[in-house]
Amino acid sequence: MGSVLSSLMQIGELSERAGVTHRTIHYYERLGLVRPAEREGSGYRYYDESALKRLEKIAALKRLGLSLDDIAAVIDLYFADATGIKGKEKVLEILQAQLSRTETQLQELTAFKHDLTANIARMHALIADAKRK
Amino acid sequence: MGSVLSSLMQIGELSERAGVTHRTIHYYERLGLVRPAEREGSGYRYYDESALKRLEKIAALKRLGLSLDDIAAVIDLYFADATGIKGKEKVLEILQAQLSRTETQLQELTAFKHDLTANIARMHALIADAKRK
DNA sequence: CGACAATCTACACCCAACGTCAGGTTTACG
DNA sequence: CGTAAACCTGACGTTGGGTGTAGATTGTCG
Repeated sequence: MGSVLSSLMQIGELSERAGVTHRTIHYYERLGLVRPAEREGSGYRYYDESALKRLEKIAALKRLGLSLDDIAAVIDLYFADATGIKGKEKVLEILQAQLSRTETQLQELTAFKHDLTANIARMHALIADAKRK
Repeated sequence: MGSVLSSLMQIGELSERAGVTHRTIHYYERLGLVRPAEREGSGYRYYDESALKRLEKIAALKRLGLSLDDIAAVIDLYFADATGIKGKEKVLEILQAQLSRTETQLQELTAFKHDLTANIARMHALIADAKRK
């Protein structure tokens, strides 16, 4: 319609490109994680490219084990002008807590990777052994 | 009572030492993640030290983002005689799939850590700036 | 032996993160 | 202008990972 909307996409396209369902997007909107760039009159949601970026970032943070609530607390750091963020000390606290969790997780994950490779080698040996009997 | 049980602990002690509730232990037992060393007559569960080790391992694997089902599939690698594990190919598949997920996760986690440190630095600068106004 | 703590089973309930379904509106197309 | 596709909201269902509670049983201690 209007030229403003011409560069925007509807929820169907967004959900497909982001690899989530439209219900998930609705759900994220209720949690304050994403919102449409435009939404007048009809009620249809129209999104710009930044919404896609947000959804991708959310997926990445989820893979790291953050809850949606945790994500809500930090996502604006990636997309808003940080100079305008209120409660900077609070945000700083959250970030630092997250950093220390992340470092622990990195160590555990590295150790786990070693375990896995060792176990894989062991399994290979056992299988070869069993077949050679 | 019997000398066999003298070195064992009940669910209360186990749960306290493992930092989980007895309800969680019951739940894990239903999923096949832990089981008591002894359980005759009375119905009381008696555990040895290896049960504690298992619970700690479970917690560690959970922190890495494995589901309880995933954990059930691999935990015996840590505590059972691997030569006796049936379906070795299947276990191998699980391990390799997990390894590739783990490697991805390691990369994402490293990137996330960089993001966090960058954002922390930015927050520090902004706060200092705001206070110096 | 009585009292009280620890444990048992079974069922119900909780939260997060969605998915499903139903009924109603809006938009695009021939 | 009719119809189909896309969208809307609201209510309810589901899965994973547990927690709460009741009522009964077992163990311990003076």
